[in-house]
Amino acid sequence: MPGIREIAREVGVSISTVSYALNGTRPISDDTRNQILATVERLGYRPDARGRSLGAMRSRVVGVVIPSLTTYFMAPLVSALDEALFKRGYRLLIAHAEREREFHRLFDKGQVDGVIAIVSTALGGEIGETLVAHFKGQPQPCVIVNRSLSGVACVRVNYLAGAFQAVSHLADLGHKRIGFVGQAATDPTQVALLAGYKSALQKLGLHPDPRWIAPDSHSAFVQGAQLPTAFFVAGQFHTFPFYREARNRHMRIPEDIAVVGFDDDTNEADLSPPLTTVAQPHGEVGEKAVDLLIAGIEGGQIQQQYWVIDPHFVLRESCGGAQSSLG
Amino acid sequence: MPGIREIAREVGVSISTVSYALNGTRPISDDTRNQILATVERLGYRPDARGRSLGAMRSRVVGVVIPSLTTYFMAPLVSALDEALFKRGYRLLIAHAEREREFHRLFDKGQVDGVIAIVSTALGGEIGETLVAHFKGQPQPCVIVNRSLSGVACVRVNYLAGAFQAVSHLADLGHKRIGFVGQAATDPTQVALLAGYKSALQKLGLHPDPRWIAPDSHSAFVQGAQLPTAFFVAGQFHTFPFYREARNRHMRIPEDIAVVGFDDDTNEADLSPPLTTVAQPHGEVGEKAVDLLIAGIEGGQIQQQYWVIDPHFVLRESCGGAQSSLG
DNA sequence: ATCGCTCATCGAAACGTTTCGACTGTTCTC
DNA sequence: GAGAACAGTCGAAACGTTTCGATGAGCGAT
Repeated sequence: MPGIREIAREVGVSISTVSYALNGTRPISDDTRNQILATVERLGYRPDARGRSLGAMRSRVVGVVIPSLTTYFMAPLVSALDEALFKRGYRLLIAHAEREREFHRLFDKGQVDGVIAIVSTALGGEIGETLVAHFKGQPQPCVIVNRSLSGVACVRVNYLAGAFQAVSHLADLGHKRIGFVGQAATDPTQVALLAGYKSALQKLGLHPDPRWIAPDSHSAFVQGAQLPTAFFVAGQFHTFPFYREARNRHMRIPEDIAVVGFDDDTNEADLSPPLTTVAQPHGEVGEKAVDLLIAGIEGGQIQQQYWVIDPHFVLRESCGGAQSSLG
Repeated sequence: MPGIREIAREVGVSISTVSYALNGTRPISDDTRNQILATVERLGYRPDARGRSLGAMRSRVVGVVIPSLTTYFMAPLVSALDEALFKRGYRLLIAHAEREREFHRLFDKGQVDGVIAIVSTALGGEIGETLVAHFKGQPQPCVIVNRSLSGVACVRVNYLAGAFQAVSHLADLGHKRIGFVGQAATDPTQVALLAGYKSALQKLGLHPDPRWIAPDSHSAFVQGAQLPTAFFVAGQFHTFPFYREARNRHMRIPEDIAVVGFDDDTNEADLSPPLTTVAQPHGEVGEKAVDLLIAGIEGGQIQQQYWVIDPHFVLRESCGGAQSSLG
């Protein structure tokens, strides 16, 4: 395994020149650079991560704390973070938030340059508090996703605005009876979505019948009230069952009933008809979190900002109105 | 942030003594060690991962390649690996197998001491081949889980034996008509389970009616044949629907129909009655994979072993017979 | 010709640890 | 009581990079 020394010797320059050429840290003549690059290629040199970390006093690794690997929206969000980090030359290290010792490991000096913590709604409050305590005591920059904590930079999704937009869209299409499907009792995200739903209806002067708010697709249709003509299906796993339920009851989408979904992580575009939906802005969240963190890492300043990202409203065919106005 | 030098100066010993005391690498007098430990505690010293990696020429980090974060059995398996690695003083770094560049990053010199790749049945063959190519060309020890590849150490689960045991258990209880529920068409795991099912029936001299083999719970009950009296529900997400389907048809478990499930990752013990099941041996797989890998790392030898772990047969109440023989 | 400037490069000192070889005493063995 | 074995410690040299300050060459302006 060749080191930077072998490259330098082979080309006939000093090791610092090789380092500068490889990192672009100082100007190097085209000729020398090309020779170095060619030799690197020829000998298959790869810089050693250990030496590099120690020399530069940074590892270019960012730790991402997630509550568990299977929480439903982790995969796309972590991928977005990964993408954003990669673009900036950083690697990503995942740690479970489940066990406290993972924190300590992650925060071990020199292990990572910074930490992004994704707080899922599945997390209990105490873990949140543990997080805060750890975050505040550590020297590394930290960014927290999906939960606001005083003193820590934070990025979260404006679920309320997403629900508001969904309901407003349905109202714009002329719907007066708009239902909500989602488990608002347990899940903070659903709580926010329900708040947005209510707030939109209130602003529109529509008084919602409480029976229009259903915890699942089945009870959405058997509620003992006049059925809504449109639904905001906020539960992220409820759109497929909702379609099935509607089909079983011979109600056509969008002719008989309009639907806006939520999340868009679970192949909702493949539904028939394709689902108009409030999509998670994973890309923006990832970009913003990484921006904040890297500003903290490279600027040395732990910033204390608070960003709220609006979801995307993705217009497809499950509400009908848009198509007729387009076609 | 104090370094090892500060500790040494404070206690009045050399830095090598501090290092030996902290790592137990050489004998140190109790008195000196206690003083060092106390000072470490008092100053809040934490060894720097960068310096440590470079000094020892190993990072004590093991890379784990997984196909995606959401594949259903990744979480418990990765946790098992994490547990096994932690017991041996290693950290765990997760990399998506989705993008090729993740491999390169993971294999960058000095990044990790070794790699464990979990090949899910969800992975296509070509990624498997990419894996092989990468694994063989790299200096780090590698272990692959759930797929056999020549030239690479491998640990996998004996699904066939698990299905065999499940079916044999049902036959032991007197069942002659035993059905299979699972999507054997697409998933290699299901293929192995179906093979075990067939092999067990053959050995028992029971000729299975092809209509007893159903892709889902619904069709298991509407097959135009004499219904089985027992089912091996091999699809890991099919046990809950199967219970519901049975309830809808007023068939009692285990009185009218005996059930053995598969996987045990999805709260199957909470079913009523609790499900007798063929459980994934995540703990053993993790331990064995880590054993092999660390032997490779610390012995310097890349071994080429092949281990097959039998699943656990967990006897609960969904087959009835066991209880009566026990009680 | 000399001064100051920039560009390209070099040598050496970090960075924080581990670890090797050597050096003390002390204790055991015959 | 001489020699060997051993526990406990030290000093210094790694490990592979980055980066700082210095150096020298080329060059236009004076």
